Amino acid sequence: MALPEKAIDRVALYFKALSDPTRLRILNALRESERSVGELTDIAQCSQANVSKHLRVLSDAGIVARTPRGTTTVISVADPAIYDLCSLVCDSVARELEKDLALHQALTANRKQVR
Amino acid sequence: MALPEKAIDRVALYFKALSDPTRLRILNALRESERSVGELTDIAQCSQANVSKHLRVLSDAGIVARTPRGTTTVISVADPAIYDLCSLVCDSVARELEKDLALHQALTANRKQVR
DNA sequence: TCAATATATAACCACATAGCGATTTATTCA
DNA sequence: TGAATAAATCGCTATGTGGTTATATATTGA
Repeated sequence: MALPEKAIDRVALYFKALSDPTRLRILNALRESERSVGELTDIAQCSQANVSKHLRVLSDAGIVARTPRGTTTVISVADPAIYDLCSLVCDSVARELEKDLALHQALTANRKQVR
Repeated sequence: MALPEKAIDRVALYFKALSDPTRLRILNALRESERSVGELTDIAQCSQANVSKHLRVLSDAGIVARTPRGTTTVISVADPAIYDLCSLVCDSVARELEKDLALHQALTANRKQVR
């Protein structure tokens, strides 16, 4: 099936929302429970303005929901699929690192042999 | 478990590799079969130099493998997990679009009612 | 209503990256 | 060995994006 161009763009946008370490830290914190923007600002270790911008990216992608409650805004995960995604990627990255490690050990062993 | 910073960076890098429409087009083409850089250049509809750069991003992330064969280089998928990832994201995006559509219809219906 | 508080936005900077054409680097084959 | 071909890299530009501080916009509570 010829994926239409628009669909590909949407998928790219979704992945882009997940492609920043600060946003991943935010999502990792939300895994535990929903949190206010202020709490997330403490966790993300950057300015409140920056967190707000990241939250806009995540909510535009439909990954996160913003619920105003009084003077604060509660942020929650709107698309639980992200945790399946992250698990898959973690597995892939772990495999990758194992390969790197194996290669490194092979090279080290070889060096000793050559010496 | 407190995801270490380095792990988060690696995951972000992996998602970043998937966050570009041209790279997704390339991966979509590779779903069918492995292909040479030249074939991928035709499919991606951009310059050979650009495709080469995208392939570097994908192979650095461990998503794609490059196998020189004579004067050509054969590109193949090294991490099949990407197709699971893409399915999950496609589902999420589809749900998102359905919600938008529902909202649009609700608004239209409401307009008629109000009129 | 007004002060206080929490978010969001604006304006800006530094840097990353997708794109291009031109060039370099292999590799085959005559 | 050379010519031809395929892929990678270089140098460049335009745009996007993560970060900042300063400002604007609600919303509560006195």
